[in-house]
Amino acid sequence: MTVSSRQERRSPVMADVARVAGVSHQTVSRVLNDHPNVRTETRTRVLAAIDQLGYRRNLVARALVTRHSRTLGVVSFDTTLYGPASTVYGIEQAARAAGYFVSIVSLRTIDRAGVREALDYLAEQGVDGIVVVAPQRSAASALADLPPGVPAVAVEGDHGGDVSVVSVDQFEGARLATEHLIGLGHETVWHVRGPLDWLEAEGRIAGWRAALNMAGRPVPEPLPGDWSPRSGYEAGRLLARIPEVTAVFVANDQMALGVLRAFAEAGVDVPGRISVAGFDDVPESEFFSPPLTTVRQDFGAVGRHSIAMLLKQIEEGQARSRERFVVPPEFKVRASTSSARR
Amino acid sequence: MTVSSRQERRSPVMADVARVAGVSHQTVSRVLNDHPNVRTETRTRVLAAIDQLGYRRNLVARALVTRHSRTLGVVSFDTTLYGPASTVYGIEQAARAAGYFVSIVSLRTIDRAGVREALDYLAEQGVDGIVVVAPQRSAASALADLPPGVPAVAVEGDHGGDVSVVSVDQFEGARLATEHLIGLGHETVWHVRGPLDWLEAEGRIAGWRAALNMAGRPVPEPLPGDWSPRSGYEAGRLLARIPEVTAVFVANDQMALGVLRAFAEAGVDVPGRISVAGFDDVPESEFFSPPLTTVRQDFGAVGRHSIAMLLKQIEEGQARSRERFVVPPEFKVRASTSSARR
DNA sequence: ACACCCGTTGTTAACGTTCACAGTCACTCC
DNA sequence: GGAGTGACTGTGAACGTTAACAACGGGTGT
Repeated sequence: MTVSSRQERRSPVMADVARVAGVSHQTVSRVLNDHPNVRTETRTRVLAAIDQLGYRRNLVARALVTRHSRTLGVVSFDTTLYGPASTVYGIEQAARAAGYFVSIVSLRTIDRAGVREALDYLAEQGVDGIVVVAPQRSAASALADLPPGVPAVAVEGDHGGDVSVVSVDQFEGARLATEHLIGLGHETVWHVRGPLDWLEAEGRIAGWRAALNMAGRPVPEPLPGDWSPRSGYEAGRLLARIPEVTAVFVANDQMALGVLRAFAEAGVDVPGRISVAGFDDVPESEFFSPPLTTVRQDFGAVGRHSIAMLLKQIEEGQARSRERFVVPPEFKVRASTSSARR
Repeated sequence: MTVSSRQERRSPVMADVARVAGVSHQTVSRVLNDHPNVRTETRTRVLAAIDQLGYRRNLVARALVTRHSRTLGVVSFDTTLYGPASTVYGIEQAARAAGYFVSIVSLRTIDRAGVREALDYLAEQGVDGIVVVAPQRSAASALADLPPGVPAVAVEGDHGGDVSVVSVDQFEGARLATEHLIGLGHETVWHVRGPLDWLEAEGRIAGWRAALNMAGRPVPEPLPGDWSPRSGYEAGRLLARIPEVTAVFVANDQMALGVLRAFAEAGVDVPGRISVAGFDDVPESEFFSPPLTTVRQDFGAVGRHSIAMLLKQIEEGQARSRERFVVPPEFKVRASTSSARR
């Protein structure tokens, strides 16, 4: 009895297919890669052998020789939030449509060391390109750590670095919401902002402020928030106590929900006494009480454009470009805003 | 002038490091893999060379020879929903903590062909294991397509197949919610269900029904829903018109929001006239109007346990196991439920 | 009839790492 | 003083694929 009884049957490789089909492994390779110059009869024979053996090509070996893994790396933060989750989803869909895998690293904190480690990780894995969903300002320095030579695109984070950026026009969205409220006759518009480290929060503040300035209205001090419904709730409790408040632009829908809750508890009628507008248009906001006027961000478009940009860099072989693509926001009027009382 | 002016400097490989450090490539490998038998002086020399050249190891080449990619595949559906997004996040965190990459495929539809393609995709890529987030019944047949020999774990989908499963106890959660409402003195509890194809929807229906039967209460016909706030809204409009309704258990928080909205519009007081309980405990539900009594699912735990199970399979070399792990739900009482009016 | 080209196929050499094995050297032990 | 031991290091051969080139044969143009 032979000692080497190999019950553990190794999965078939190209050479096995070649043997069965009576051709060389190179011909098998050609069939697999749709090479033009293969006789139809040969091709069918090879395909039959592949089917018979249950052969699956080994993309690792292929990546080693071609130096392309057909995998893209994505670095993101807290993919539980609606915005990042939707963005990553859009990225994954677009990447797969283009025949790429997506390797995801979700960071819970956003320190530079963490980002650096994630990027190293992806670089070692040999990704063909990297998308960094970098909404925070502190991610800017981290972008400097991007491995040189690897194509990269930043999403939602225009830190003026030397990478291409795709983002939704935060400024414009905030301006639209604020002008809408001013247009309804409100003397001024208060603001519950996002965390200051976030570029999106910053852009929304800027757009809100610009709209007020343009209309020559006083600019109240923004109330702090951290995107969470709770922080919105706390801001709402404060706002409910200020008699002259008639309109509030909240930096995202989750906080707007908290504001609405605080107003409901305080007996403040929305939009009767105070109008409220949000940002994001999460699927729920249409069913808030009252349904929320808000700014819609097309995350799918962001994902598609970032992948398109990245693939362009990859295919053209240029390591890094400095393009900008801004996705316009869409304004949705619902029942939470109305004319100022007179 | 030489024609081959190689301005495109190839990234350094082990042999380059070896040359600079004056050792063999194998010694470099040993340093990189923390092999014990390397002289400290040699080690520092190698590390210095690595640093000097900016060398990064090529995990693709390593995977080819070791036959381990240290990558896990995840197949999921609609990662925009809170549940799947949180589960995938939990999986990613746990995997990375264990030193594994995660390659994600998000399907938008759930047909067998799509799942099969995704699994093939991952198998070719050479993942060490696969997690399938398979909440729908139609995913059951797809699980049969799992490439043989590849360790796999199913999440949220106990279809009695031959794979291990990790899930939250849906039955128990629904039972808790229903019993809570019965305990408050409600004659019976109505139910807005999820889509019938989802095992979670099924489990929640079963738990709700069991609690009613146990208490000897009549079992009303469940109202249909598809997880969306809109479907909850429509169910809510119906329920508001039925006078004997005093308590509703809604299969998820998003639909519960729609129900609350419909009740608000119809002037139905919650919980004064009707008590409402949900399922999921999304971050927003604490700030609904009123704050929602609901069942919390620990998605992080689900992710951790699924990865732990998968890694056990991988390390023990057994291709497939048939374990079950059930994460207990947690019941959260808030303001949307109260005693029945008498 | 000859050179030439093109479609088709095979042969050999990478790609960059780890594994198996074989050395070398300094000690120790009897 | 010779064999044995253990720490350290080097050499060659994989892993499974694609790229580069060579070779073959039948047609075409002159």
